[in-house]
Amino acid sequence: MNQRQGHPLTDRAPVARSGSGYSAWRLIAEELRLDIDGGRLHAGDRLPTENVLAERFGVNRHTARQAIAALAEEGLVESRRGSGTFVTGHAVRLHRIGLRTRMTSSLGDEGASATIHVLNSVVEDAPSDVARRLGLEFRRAVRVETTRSAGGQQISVSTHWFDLERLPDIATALRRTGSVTAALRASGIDDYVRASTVVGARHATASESELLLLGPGAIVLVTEALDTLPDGVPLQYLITRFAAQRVRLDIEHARPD
Amino acid sequence: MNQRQGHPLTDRAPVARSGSGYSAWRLIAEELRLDIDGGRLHAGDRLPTENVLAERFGVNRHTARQAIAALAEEGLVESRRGSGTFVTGHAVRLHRIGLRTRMTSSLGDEGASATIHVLNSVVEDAPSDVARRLGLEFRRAVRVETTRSAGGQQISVSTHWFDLERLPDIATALRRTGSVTAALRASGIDDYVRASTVVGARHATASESELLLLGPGAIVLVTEALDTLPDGVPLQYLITRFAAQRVRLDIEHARPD
DNA sequence: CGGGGTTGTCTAGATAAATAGACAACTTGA
DNA sequence: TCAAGTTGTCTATTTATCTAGACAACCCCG
Repeated sequence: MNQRQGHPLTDRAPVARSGSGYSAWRLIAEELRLDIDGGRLHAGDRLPTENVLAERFGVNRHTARQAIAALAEEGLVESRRGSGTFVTGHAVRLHRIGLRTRMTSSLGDEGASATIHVLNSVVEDAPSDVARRLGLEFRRAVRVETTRSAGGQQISVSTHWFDLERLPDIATALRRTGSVTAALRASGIDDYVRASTVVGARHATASESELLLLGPGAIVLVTEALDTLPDGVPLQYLITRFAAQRVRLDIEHARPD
Repeated sequence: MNQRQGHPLTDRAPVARSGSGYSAWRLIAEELRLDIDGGRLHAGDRLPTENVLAERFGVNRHTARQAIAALAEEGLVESRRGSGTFVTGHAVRLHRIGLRTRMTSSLGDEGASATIHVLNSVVEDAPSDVARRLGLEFRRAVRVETTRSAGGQQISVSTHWFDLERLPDIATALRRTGSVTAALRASGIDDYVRASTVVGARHATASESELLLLGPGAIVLVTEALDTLPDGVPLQYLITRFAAQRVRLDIEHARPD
């Protein structure tokens, strides 16, 4: 995801230290994760030895070990006594975002296995900004919380809002079908398009970390999106939090033809 | 950027603790930043008192104070003895990404003031993946590092690659014009389009934190993009790191007409 | 079959972060 | 003016993190 000047694994500046609010081993772990996610270290590659890492980052070997232990707990690397620490693999999924973004079919080759699970649904007065975007007259909306997993990994957590008058039974349809597209079709809507998407990033909250099986302080990619009918009538407002360490958003631009 | 169940500022779960690699005050600071960035706390609003925050997060008052001090150092809040701590303001910019993404004109209303500064430029053998995307035959490429600021704030850091044969003088043109669009026009290219954009997020490296004036451990939004001629011939490969706390990416979808 | 190099584990000590309590300085509203 | 409530500052103590060194267990190659 990033280039680095100079040789991939050398010339590393010592970690920022003391007073940052981040422990040394955490910062080292994140740096190593960069090398793995960024493709400078591939599955099967051996990491630098603990002594080399300790010297490079200017810390004790035990501190470097703790960084490796954190990555090992995530399943990103595997240590073998006597021989070294190796990258086990990294599954970064591409989530496609475009005019016809679909939750269950956008995860690349393995997309077929993506499934949606409904956590809960409530009828409520939508927050004012949501009501405005959905064009709600009386603010009554159905809010549904869902999670999505693929290939045994938690991918994202979403909050959906639908117009209660237009789609009173959307929650049960979502539960039954496990798909937004199918649930909308069951409500008589055969096609819809993505009107707008805004992307941000921040640290995960405690509950998001729990749902997505992330370590504390992990990063989430946050998208806020509006789906509409082809004629522009708002259907669904949607906030999705993706586990940034597992997902990249692949933005589809219309072709110039 | 996120909704929270229940009342905006109550029902907060205690911070994840001890062993996470994140100090308590850092996690609290990030939670408070969420309330500000997310619009639950507006400029001029008073934060809960230090005692309330300490109790809510299950920490000592001194720890809560340290979180506030971190936000104050960023200029996000301001403490006044005897009266409280107040939100000074938060400027989140929208960076538009679409078919005709332009670096100097995409920052919303205030976009006109965005300026690009060239840090350095070198001629090098492009990394293999970059060479492949640019369709380089002999891998020789011009790499340019730039920063972009707007309204007195650092917005992003970018790494550009151009085909050396096609655009030998792009670096000097960039320096002179301060704009990719203008530099390309000076090279006889009047129009270009965005072919692909991939978005991720991760912690900032030490050098990125320095260039973007971020605290250690801040988050960057990372986009990898390819610009081409309207007929699809690759022009520029581009990796941009945005300060996530100041920028949201606004994705433009083609209209269904 | 060595022997150098690697990870795993233990002990001990030094440094940093968080807790605990107290009180001063200041603001606000009754 | 006064009292309650707020932030600022200080000291002391406890807890967590990092450092330091040593050695065992194990792998791999010559």
